Amino acid sequence: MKIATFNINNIRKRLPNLLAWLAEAEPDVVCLQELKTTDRQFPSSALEKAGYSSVWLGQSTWNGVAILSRDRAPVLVRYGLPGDLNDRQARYIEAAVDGVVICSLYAPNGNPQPGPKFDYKLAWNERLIAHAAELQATGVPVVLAGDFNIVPESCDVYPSRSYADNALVQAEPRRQYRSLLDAGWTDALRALYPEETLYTFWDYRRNRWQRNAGLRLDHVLLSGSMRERLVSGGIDRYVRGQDGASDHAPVWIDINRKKV
DNA sequence: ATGGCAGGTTCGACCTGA
Repeated sequence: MKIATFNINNIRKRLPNLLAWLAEAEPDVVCLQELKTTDRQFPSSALEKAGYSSVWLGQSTWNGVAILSRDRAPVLVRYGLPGDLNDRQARYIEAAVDGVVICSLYAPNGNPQPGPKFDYKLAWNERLIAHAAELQATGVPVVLAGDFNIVPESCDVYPSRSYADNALVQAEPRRQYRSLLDAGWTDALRALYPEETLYTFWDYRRNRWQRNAGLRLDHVLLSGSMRERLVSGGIDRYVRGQDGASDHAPVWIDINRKKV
């Protein structure tokens, strides 16, 4: 069962790129972020034609998350991250596919820091940590996938000082990410490639793709019962180099259908 | 220290993203 996450950065603008990658990569499940489209404008019929059923949570202009599933429809579990009824930003959706709970998340960027946006980032991450603990406690297999907007360690950003003041690399969000790992979640790509340089995002500006000046922001976390089912994984870097590409590349894992 | 790219909306000078 191949599960992928892809910050698409506007699904309508990049629909041809998305469809080409789906045809090439043939993932079974896809978590999408930054749809940047309203619910009404989500291209569900084009995705159906490509063989994927979807659940989505859209928002005008910003944010937006979705879960796609091939052959079988994803069963919606929840819209939105619990813990703040006043939070209207479309950053979280949860669905069940083939006995696995799939969470597609788009965590706040948090820039500039310090400031209200950084405060929102930290508060949102705390809600994620609390909800992840509840999911973990059920014992159900869970995959938390998406754009966490956190560079976990200094090896996950190209050598540079340009990001030193950036919200993505600050100690507090890094502690929050590490607390998820300490609570039993497995960073799938880092587990598969402990020593490799892994980037999933390259800014459009300053030739950062051409220079491979990247960051690792998109992560796939596995609950305890999923860890032993992990077979392989990777980053489809080539997608970032194509015409009209998102500034993120897809990240994917392959897991055994049944418990080993 | 700044701005660089890409796209959005308030249709054109702003904003966000990371």
